[in-house]
Amino acid sequence: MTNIFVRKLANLAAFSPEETEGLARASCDVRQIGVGERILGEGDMPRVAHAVMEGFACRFKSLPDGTRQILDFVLPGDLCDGHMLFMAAMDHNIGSLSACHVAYIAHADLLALTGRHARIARALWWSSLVQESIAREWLVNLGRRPAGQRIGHLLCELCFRLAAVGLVQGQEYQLPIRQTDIADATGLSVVHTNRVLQDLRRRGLIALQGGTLTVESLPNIESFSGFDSGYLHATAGRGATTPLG
Amino acid sequence: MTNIFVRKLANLAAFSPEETEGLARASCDVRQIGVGERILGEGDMPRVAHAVMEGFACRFKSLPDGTRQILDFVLPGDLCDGHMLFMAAMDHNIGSLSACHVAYIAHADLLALTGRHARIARALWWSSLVQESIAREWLVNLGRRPAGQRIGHLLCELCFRLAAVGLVQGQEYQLPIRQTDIADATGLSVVHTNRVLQDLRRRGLIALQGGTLTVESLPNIESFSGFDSGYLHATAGRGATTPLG
DNA sequence: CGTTTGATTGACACGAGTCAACACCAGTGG
DNA sequence: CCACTGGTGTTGACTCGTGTCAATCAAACG
Repeated sequence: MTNIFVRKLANLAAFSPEETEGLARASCDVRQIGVGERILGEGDMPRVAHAVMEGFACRFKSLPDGTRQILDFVLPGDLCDGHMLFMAAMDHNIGSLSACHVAYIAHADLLALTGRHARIARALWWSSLVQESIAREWLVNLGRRPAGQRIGHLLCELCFRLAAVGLVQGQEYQLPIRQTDIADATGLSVVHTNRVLQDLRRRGLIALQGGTLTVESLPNIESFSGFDSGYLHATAGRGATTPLG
Repeated sequence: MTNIFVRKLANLAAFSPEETEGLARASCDVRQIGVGERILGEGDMPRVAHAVMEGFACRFKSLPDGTRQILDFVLPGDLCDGHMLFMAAMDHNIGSLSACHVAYIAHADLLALTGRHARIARALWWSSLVQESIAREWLVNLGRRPAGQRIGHLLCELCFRLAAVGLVQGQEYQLPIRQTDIADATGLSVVHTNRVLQDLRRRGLIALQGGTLTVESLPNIESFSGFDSGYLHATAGRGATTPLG
């Protein structure tokens, strides 16, 4: 029984028992984080790597006028600072959107593992490629899709990413974030986000109540939103491409 | 006298003569590309690396409805596919916006250089970090800035990036792209882009004629656009932080 | 010269933002 | 046990930024 960080990486490479064991041992220092806390701030040069094990976090930048743009969601199993292994300062922030469990992984351990096990290095490499690919898809989302498709697309992405780590049960997943957060991720206002969500419900595409999001029909919301899961590069080898059913 | 690809990387690390020489030799196979041609397409697994030596190219994705979102400009000195050294397929396209000179660099040469010279590996690593940072800033741009600041911000970014490779003379630089391209990069319509550009001219922030962009006052347009060059990580060591004057 | 590509205008429609009020719920403390 | 609170979701009315459509203009070009 390994943790979710290991399970996520295991999607990207066929680890040996020793590799699995090494990753699990490196990520066993887990700490609790409250809602809305800062995990990493601009300018930080973290001395350990941070992996979210439970709850939702996000990358974000704040603007002088107080608005915030969320750049990516950091989901269970994701690293907050995969690239920071080598001397570099954060140019954005990481904050928790819900209560979180965060694993603190010593850089030395991670470097030792990547040095010794090419498969681990490759899995980390791959996951950073995926992260960049997600950023590019978000650019398309913000630049060229209207509000409804924008939010729909985001919800599809979360469905696939959460399914990859076993966090989708049947048709639903936990979405422990506020409408403000969806607004800040999609570049919309809260009010409009609220109306668009209602519209998506009225269309029978989703249900959203008490932090649980239900996907009524994945194909429907995918085609409505122009979502194509290819950019998530889920199959770094084998693996299913559809999260539901 | 080394080429612009080498000069750009030299901003990021203090190369020895041998390293400079190696990079220059690896990037000497330069080919001509016409306007609007595709350099790399989705799904490609390039067998060589591509560096733009002259002219403007861009990363982009096309949507089913025919619209296009530009994800990044590939300027002289930039690699099109820095990450593709290791087995991976392109998930977006690279196209030329103007006539270009593109260097074809054998993967083997580049790998040999990075293996032998840590400084080269670090410079390439750093430039890929910067590229990611640019993508994040673009997310802020598309998500949270109104049209005027959005375009202004883009023009500031181009000014700094071009200045870093010596392509800004005095107050001006060559901008060999169409308004359509600016529109596709900023998520606006061409018509509105045109009106916003006129507004920026009327405000005395820029002049734009015949492919030459003149920055009337860098501090003015920076503060107007909310631009802060920090995200470009220009100083991977030493180096000025302001491009003009 | 026609043709073409890109820049520019005007009129109009509509998506999305803003402001302000209200509803709902969980927690808290008197 | 109940008023009070703060956070979040929901509404309505109104404004405004941006998109769309269509026409015109200017420069480049064979």
